[in-house]
Amino acid sequence: MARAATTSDVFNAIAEPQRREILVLLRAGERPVTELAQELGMTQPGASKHLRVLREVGLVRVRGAGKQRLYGLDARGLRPVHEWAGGFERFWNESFDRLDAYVQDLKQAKQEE
Amino acid sequence: MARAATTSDVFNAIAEPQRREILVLLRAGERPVTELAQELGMTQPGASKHLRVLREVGLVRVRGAGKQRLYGLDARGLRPVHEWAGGFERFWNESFDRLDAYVQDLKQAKQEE
DNA sequence: TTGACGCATGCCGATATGGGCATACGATGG
DNA sequence: CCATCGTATGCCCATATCGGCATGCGTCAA
Repeated sequence: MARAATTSDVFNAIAEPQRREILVLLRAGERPVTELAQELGMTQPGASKHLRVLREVGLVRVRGAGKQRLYGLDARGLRPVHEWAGGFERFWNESFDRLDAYVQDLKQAKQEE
Repeated sequence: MARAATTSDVFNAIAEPQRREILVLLRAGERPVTELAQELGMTQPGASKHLRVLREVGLVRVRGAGKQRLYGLDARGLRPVHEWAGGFERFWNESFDRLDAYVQDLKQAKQEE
């Protein structure tokens, strides 16, 4: 078994830096493929492929506008991600009682790995 | 070029469902590898490998406790994820003026793809 | 109809992944 | 010093990824 299909999971979809960039760009409004490709310095087929993935996980929507296809953001799928990460908020705000112990331990003990 | 190395990026590290589960489990406190493996129904080597990845992106810390190695959460690395996703909050709360248009468009136009 | 434009796909190659298995490694106990 | 327990690693396989390139397909203009 190789890595899970990127196409079935939002977490996987946004694991790709370029796809994250696409999403960010789309916050400014819809755009045709070619424009996205240019702005991100990738080839048109490259952009199309990433957009396909984003489309399949529902983070992006397409709208045919004549010869063009305008891609637009649908960020709702990012909410679960935000919430999941948020579930750890108290752990990074905490004084890290135990964590501090780890750190000290690591410092005085011989380096881990 | 294949997919970016999972080991260099938190987004990639948490793209794996099992790794996400490990993080969640660790919220309850430190645990030795074997215990994690059991609780998640995976083999010990499997757990070790996932923990390695999590360690390399700094989401987890190890502490040698005698014969055992206790893994503990260090959620600080999840903050960027939370913030990144949060950057889209207004888009999923918004009434989606333009998005609504897309949706209607999609419905009446022949199915996309 | 034909051509041009915009985009999606197919195919190939190099690479990295995750899982299974066996085994090497480090620390503890006798 | 040796056996044992708890883990980490190495190796192999099947698979999926991303990128590049060429090409197919749909829409619009002449």
